[in-house]
Amino acid sequence: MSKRRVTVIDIARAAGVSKSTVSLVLQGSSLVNDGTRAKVSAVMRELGYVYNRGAANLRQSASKSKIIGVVVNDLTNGFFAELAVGVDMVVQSAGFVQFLSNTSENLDRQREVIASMREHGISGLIISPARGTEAADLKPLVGAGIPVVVAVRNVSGAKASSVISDNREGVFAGVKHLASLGHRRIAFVGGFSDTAVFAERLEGYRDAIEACGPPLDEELIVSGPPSRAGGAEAVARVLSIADRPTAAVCFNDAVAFGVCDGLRARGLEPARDFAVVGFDDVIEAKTAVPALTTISVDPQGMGRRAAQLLLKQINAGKVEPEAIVSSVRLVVRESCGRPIHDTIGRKEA
Amino acid sequence: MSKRRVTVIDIARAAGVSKSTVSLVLQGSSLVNDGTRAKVSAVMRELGYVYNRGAANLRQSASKSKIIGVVVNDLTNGFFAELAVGVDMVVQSAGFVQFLSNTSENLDRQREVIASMREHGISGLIISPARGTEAADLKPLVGAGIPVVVAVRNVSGAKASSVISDNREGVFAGVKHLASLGHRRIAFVGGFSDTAVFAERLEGYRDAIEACGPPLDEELIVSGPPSRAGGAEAVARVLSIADRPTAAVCFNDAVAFGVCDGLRARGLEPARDFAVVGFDDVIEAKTAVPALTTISVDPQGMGRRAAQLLLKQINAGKVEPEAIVSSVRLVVRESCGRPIHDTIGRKEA
DNA sequence: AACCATAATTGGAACGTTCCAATTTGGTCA
DNA sequence: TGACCAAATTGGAACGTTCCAATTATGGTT
Repeated sequence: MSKRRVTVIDIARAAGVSKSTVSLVLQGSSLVNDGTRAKVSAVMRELGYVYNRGAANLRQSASKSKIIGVVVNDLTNGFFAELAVGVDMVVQSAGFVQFLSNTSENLDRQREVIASMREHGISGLIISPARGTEAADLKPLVGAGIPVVVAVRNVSGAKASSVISDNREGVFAGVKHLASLGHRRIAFVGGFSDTAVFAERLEGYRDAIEACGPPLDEELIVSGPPSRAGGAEAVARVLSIADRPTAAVCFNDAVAFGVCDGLRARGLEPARDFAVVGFDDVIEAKTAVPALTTISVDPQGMGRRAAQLLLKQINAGKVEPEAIVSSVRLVVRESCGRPIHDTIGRKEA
Repeated sequence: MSKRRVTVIDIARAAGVSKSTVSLVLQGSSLVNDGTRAKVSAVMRELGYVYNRGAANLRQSASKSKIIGVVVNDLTNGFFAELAVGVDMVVQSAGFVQFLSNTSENLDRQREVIASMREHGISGLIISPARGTEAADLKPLVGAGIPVVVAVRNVSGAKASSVISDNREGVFAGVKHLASLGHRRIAFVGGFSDTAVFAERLEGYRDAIEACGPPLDEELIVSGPPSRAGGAEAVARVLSIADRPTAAVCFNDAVAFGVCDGLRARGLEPARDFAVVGFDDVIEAKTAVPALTTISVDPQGMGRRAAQLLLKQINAGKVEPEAIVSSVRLVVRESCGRPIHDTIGRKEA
């Protein structure tokens, strides 16, 4: 077991050069003669040399660690897994490696994870923050000049870049779609009203309702947990509203599925009796029955963009916060059924 | 921007002790006086000290890097995402941090990723190998005495530990369930026949068929891509078999969903006209229509077990390969319908 | 032959920590 | 008092790399 690590000095000795030359080869410097380079490379292969990044980081500026931290609030959720995959794609091909951790929406864990990553000398961080994350949580990083990109959920007041989807525009499009099918009483269902994402989506709802004519009725805004169970529970309240709505735009797909559950539990068939629009376009949206009309946000693309932005900042050496809003797209499937006819009656298309 | 890093020496100077003492505090040594410890800790907080693990690793044995490598063949797949989450849970609470990378079933990428992790000095590796991974791919790690745990898919010949699910037993239970519902012609559908997992599941099929009576008919084994599309395509072949089968055990849930698609495309209703059993129990299995009867394997639990095993080996300092087979459980839902009646006829339960 | 520019190589210090062996401190005992 | 002990502290070498300044080799000009 006396297997000592093979170091740059061993290589130097075996190749008959100095350690400095070996180091230059390692860095692909053009200063070294081609013949020398070849010999050194050969010796490295032969002795099974493995580069010690830790030692290198000690000497170089910390931003060259080639480690990107990625923290995600819920990896179990397909949406965030896709995000991580998108990040990994660009990070890997840039020769970086990804430190990924899951916080499960736990702020304490998130703090620990960030601290740990700092100790390991990450050159940048991409974070989809846990609920309740504050600017102070990111402060140590940005204070140390480490680039940070916040994804999906914004953290107000943070001096960091962000990549979020166009929440306002997405819900706007969903409402307009419902309106074009003839719906006049459209509810907005699910989501915690104290989050930034909720505020943005609600803004889209308000703007669209205003733009489409029907008067805005605050009663039609029914908040609740952004989960399947939350949706099922919320729809009960929706159906008890006087002048009952005929359609709903949901906070996300999970809520939308819950709404469908709740409708069926009350003898109503989604699509036929009540139109439903989701948000996110999770994988199940396509295969559910009825297939869900929803707003597609391409999480993998967001991950890629976030990573590109981060790498740009790392290479630039200076942090110039930038906010990217990722465009979204309405995907029409089956959950809104066919156009409805109002009392005036109109020709079918 | 002249923000020099705060080092252990700065702390020492400010606290009026030597750097050695500070180091001892850092390591929670009992050698240092409580008063001293308190003062040093206070100064560290005050100056905003952050530990430099890179420097520490340089000095200590490599196995103390507190980094665990995790490589996964497809993070997009909920199964593997759950696995990674399970690993992260135990790894995090042991004070380690997780290097996670996605290979997308690409062997070259897998090699790169493993090499990169080695350079970073991981103290252990958990890998769900890409298709076609050979023992040689893991050799450098195990050769260097770095503990490796192979998960989900086995790599034959590798001198590494493994955590795989009980594939044989799972399919065995699925077939027996179908037989108990009265099915006599049961197909085995999907999966590439050159993989170890396929071989194990097929063995369960063979054993169960034998144990249950009906003669084994090789024609009923229909292999193919382990995906939804593969399942849809395979079911066509299944339905064209003379003396048509009435049920199928599928290689995994994706194939099972594909089989359902294919059945419907031919005017057959899954559950009612043809019984389907999956394998994996992915999240959608519960909510699909019909809800899928399948073999549950608890990927998160596997991840946890894999991580525990790895940590044990890291702490032990010696690699004593160990093979864990994770037990599985048949989850009966709706996709097998009700018992069928053979020509003899029998009383309903 | 002396000089210079360029290309290639090199020794040594530095990075921030840990660990070993050595030293200091303060108390106890003969 | 001096010898001894345990507890607490310490200086310096070491880890494997990079970087700087310095050196040597190579060939071309005057």
